Amino acid sequence: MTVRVRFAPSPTGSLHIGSVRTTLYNYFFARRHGGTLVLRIEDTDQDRLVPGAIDSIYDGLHWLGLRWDEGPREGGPHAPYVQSERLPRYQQAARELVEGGAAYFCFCSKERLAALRAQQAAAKQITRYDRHCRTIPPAEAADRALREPHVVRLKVPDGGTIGVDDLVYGRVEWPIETIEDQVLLKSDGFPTYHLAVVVDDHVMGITHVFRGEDWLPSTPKHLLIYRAFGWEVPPLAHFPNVLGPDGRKLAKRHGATKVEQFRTDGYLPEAMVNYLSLIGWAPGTEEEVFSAEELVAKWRIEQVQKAGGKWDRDRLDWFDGVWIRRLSIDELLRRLDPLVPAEWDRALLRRALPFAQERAKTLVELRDQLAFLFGDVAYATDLLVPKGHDGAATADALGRSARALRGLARFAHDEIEPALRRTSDELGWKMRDSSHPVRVAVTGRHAGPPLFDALELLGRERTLERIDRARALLNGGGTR
RNA sequence: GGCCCGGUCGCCUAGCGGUCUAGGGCGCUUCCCUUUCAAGGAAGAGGUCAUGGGUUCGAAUCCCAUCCGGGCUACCA
Repeated sequence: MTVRVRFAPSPTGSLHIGSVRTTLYNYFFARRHGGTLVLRIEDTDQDRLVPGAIDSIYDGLHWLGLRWDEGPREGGPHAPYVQSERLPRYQQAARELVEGGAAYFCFCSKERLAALRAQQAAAKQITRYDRHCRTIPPAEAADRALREPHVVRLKVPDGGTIGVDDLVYGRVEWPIETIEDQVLLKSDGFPTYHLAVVVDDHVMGITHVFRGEDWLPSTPKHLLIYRAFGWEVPPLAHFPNVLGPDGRKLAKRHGATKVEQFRTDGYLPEAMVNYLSLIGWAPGTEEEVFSAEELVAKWRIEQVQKAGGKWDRDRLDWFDGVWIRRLSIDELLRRLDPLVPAEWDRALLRRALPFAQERAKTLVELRDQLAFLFGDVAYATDLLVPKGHDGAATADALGRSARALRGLARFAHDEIEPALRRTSDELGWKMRDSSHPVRVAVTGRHAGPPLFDALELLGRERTLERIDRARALLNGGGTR
């Protein structure tokens, strides 16, 4: 049997980190088994639609390097892949269930339902539908359904238990009495999630249903629906949630949770894929830096964790640094390009890149470290003064450095270094102290790329200008 | 409230009855390297494996209970 798996986001906002992790696992599984990957858009809740969400899903997934075989824009043998365009199928399915006696029309108003719930809650009872409409004779119900607003509910059997052998969680069972007569078709003619997934997974020939842990509690509803149709239940697996620092499901209030955000923050898709894969899965060996290709080869569902995993930004940062260092300079330049102002000279940027590559955790950091080459720098005057020295001495040191630099035959690393070392000796300062003010004057920061290379890249003229300006600052703002 | 799931260093995790005086990575500390910061190298702190009972010659690993945390409980997904 050929593997067919799907990922099924709802277009209710831009792509969330948690659904990316689930998507990744589906992707690894499909690729490893030479199977087919389906993208299905689950937009059965018309109230929660967010315009542009499908674009965002496509952008995010493409950016991460994921490819799939069937979907809304790719087409495929089971098109359409957007649930709102498949309404007749769900309606037909619901009708079959009603005709077969496995489901029934319900005419209860939302008000009655709300009142019922309130009453049950007040009496500390389980809040669930009281099956009020279940006793309406089918012929009468069918007749009323022609002109009254209604939903279709599943006839849930009375006793016993129902269970699955989840590929991650193992055997899980539920008492059937805890499950209410689930709404399958809403009064607006749209299916609920429960009906739509079951119908689509079956009709689209999905062989393995992999989804987030949140769905585990609704699984018995789905099992009952499969049973009502007389369909076989595919193997199911639920993946543990990605958690925020407080242990609750990762959400907006925890900070950035959208892939899009990480893209603009300068993270590499390689790092996102690598890091995300490791929340809830571990290879059992001690390596942990993996490309998507390696993950396809290594990922095993048996190794998926049951416990939720916390999102750890520091760890992501570390992975991002690792991946930044792995890129060639040309590739790095290519990745950086969209984050860098058009005016920045790409040739100079390329020359500078090797000096920043080892020092950045994100592309944005990389860009910021090199910004001094492309525009003016700003810093607090105090920053110029090294520990243990004062402003006047610093101004003097800067002056001597400038003089040494001015006299160089060639303004290049191999000449700059000895010149500045000589100045340092002359001053009787430690090299770290004498180079500090030059570094700040030129780059605006106390930390960054190696100084001699930084100066060479900036060029003599601008270097001297900036040193002069720093001296002026130290001497009280005037220019001497 | 009900149903379900989970619980190994701050975080991600290895571990599947003896090889565990519990291993690795992130983060943290210290040192080396060094023009800064990183990167790299070395060392270190940090876990009574939630707790309490069993089972067993032997338990992080099996069973039970408790506690704590989470998810779900909609004509949301």
